[in-house]
Amino acid sequence: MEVEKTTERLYSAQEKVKMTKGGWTLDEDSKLIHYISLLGQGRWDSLAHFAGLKRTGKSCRLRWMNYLRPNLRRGELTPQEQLLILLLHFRYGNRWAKIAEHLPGRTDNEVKNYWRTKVQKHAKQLHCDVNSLQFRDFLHYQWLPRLTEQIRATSSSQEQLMSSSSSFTSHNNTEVLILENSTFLQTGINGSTNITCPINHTPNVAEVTSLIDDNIWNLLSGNRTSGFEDGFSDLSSTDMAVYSNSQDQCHSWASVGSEVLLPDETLGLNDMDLWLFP
DNA sequence: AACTACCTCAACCGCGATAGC
DNA sequence: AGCTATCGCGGTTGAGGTAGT
Repeated sequence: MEVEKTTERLYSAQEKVKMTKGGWTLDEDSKLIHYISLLGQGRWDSLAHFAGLKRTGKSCRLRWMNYLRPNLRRGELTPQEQLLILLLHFRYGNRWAKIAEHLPGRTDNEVKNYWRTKVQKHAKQLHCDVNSLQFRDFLHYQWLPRLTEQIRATSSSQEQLMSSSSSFTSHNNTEVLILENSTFLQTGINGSTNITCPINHTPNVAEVTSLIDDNIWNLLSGNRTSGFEDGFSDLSSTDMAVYSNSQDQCHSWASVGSEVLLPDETLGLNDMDLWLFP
C-alpha cells in the first residue's frame, strides 16, 4: 500500500512489478553506500531511484540501518548485553527499538530476534508464558545468575590485564554493577556526546566486576529497594566515571556511601540501571 | 549420503506517527 | 484542517545453515 503509494511518482507500474525482493547483492550494497555518502540518509525512495536500485525506499532504509551503517556490532550478544535485554524488557516490554538504544551497535532487529529465538524458546520449553511468574523465577534463579557469573569471569580476567596497565583506579573496595556499560559510554557526562570507545571493547568500568543480588529480583518484581531512591542527589557528575575520548580510559570514579544511585540526567539511564554495591 | 527437523537472522509487511504542504 | 509522503516500529516470514537420524 504505502510502497505502491510512495513509489508511484518515481516508478511506472511495470517498474514496480520488477522491484527486487530478498537478499541484497554486493553490487546493490555498494550502490546504496555510495549514494548515501553522496546524498545522506533519508528520502529513501528518491535515494533508491537515483542509485538505480530496483528496491523500495523502505528496503533500502532497512538494509542500511540493520546491516550497512557504520559501527554496527555483529556476532553473538555478550552476556552483558543479554542481561541488559532481559532487564530492559521488564521495563519496556516489546519496545525493541527502545531496548536497542541501550545497546550501541545493536539493532532492534537483533534484540527482537534474541528475545524470540532464545528467551521465548526457553519459556516454551518450560511450558509457560514468557511473562509468567514461573518464568520470572527461572530468570531470577537460573538465567540471570548464569549470565552474571559469565560476566564476572570475563571481568576478572580483564581486570588482571587492566591492573598491569594501571589505567584504572578502584575505589574503596566497592564493586560496581553496570548493566549497560555501552550506554554509559555513549551517553557520557557533562554533555559530551563524542565519546567513541571502540564498539567491540568492553568498557573499563564494566570490567570491574558484576554482582547480582536480590536487588535484581526487586527490579524484576517491579519493586524498588527503598534506599535506592535516596542519596543520589549527593552525587555530582564529577563523581561519575569520566571517560576520555582519546584514551579510552576511565579516569576516575567515586563511590558515595554504601549504596548509591547514579543520576539519570548524567548518565542517560534510569536508576535501575546502575548500582554500587558495598 | 540423504533426508528431515530445527534454528537463526535478514528481510518483508502492515500500521501508526510525524512532517510538510 | 486535511491530505499526502515518509519514517520508524513491531510482528512475521522464509531462505539458508546446521544438527540429528
